[in-house]
Amino acid sequence: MARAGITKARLAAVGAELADELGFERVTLAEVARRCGVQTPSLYSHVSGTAELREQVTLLALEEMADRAAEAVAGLSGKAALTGLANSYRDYAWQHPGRFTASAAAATLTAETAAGSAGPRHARFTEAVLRGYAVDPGARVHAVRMLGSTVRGFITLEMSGSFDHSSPPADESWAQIIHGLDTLFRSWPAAPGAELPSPRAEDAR
Amino acid sequence: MARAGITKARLAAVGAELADELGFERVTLAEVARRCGVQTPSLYSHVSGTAELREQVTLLALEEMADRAAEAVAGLSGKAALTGLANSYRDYAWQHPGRFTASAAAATLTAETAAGSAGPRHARFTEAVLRGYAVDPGARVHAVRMLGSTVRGFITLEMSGSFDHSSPPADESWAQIIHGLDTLFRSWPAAPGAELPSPRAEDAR
DNA sequence: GACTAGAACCTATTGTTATTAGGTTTTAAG
DNA sequence: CTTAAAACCTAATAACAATAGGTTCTAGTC
Repeated sequence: MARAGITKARLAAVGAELADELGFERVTLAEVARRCGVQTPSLYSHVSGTAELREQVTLLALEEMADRAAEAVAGLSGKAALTGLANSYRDYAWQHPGRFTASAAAATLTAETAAGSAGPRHARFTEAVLRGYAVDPGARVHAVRMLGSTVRGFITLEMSGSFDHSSPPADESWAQIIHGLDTLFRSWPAAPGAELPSPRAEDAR
Repeated sequence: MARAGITKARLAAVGAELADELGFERVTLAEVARRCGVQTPSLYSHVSGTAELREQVTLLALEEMADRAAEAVAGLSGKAALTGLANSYRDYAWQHPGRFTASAAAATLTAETAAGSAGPRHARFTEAVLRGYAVDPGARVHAVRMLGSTVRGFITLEMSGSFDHSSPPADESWAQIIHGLDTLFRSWPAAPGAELPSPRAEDAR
């Protein structure tokens, strides 16, 4: 019988499809093996277990998102770049919900793994967009973090259906929020700095 | 032998502890049963399965978070209220990471279940904070959504360690971001409306 | 104080996935 | 053609989820 031609990359691809179809949590060695026409234990020659399989899907998603982000901001600046970048993530999430979920699990990736290439790329694009605004370089990190937080937070909430039961469609809020970020970034930092953050409760890390 | 005195509420409590200790995904019927000194199948008298067990943990977390949010904004308005509300969520996440994760799964809850009480409560508090700003009532939803997105997004990224490998501590960004939101809400809506959202790619939902 | 209905809990069993161990076959290099 | 590594397999163990079908406790009733 001919070999299936399994590769770590191929497993990631199959896992990614699986994630979009059934949800990231159902990306399972058994199901991937089934789709590859191979027995489950055979996969252990290519990945160390379920954890690594999912990790590969996460990396795949991060790369794809970075590719799209790159296209989305190419040649643009200011609000156009901001909108392009944000939309590229949102579009990706709707087209590949499972992969988007996977990308959110980037958390658990070891520093080196994540730093492979996708991690830095995302950071670079976001920074590039912010560089278009006259944000003080020292304060840019904060703006970068806010952009990332808001975009990821919105998409997550939207996809989880949180906006489905209140009246104005999410699209409207999305436009307003991007406009809000644009406005904010035009005169960042809003707070010159001195002001201390309200510290978290004592027992927290 | 004395009965264990299992209750749906007790299962939720044990599940919540488990979530904080081992992570939400490890909230399992088997482990909960073990901690209650009971056989796994016995739990089926109280919950319909793993899904409902986790759902109960989610509801517990939502209620707890709403309680804290209520305390946090009591008697405050403007930036103080905004800060208090945002911090209450962040503090909770650090003190109960598993429950916070669970609360993010509120997505999958059916409308009625979620609407039980916690859902509307959160919405009310956020709206109350925004009411302190002179936001046009019609545009308030957008501000509410932005606040929710940014706060949840930031906390998620922070807890997943995304900010651990770039220089300024997350606390600083948190303060700046809250200040930014405060600034933004003072003159919301930034965009009077007409402007259309850049539509998502066609094949998306 | 025994009687009974229902709740609370149990054992047994099946199916699914993960993982390890230890072959066998294909492929490709020399 | 030989051979060594890679690719794949079968067998077996362990854990969790879930269903089926008891048994025992407990509360309310006569």
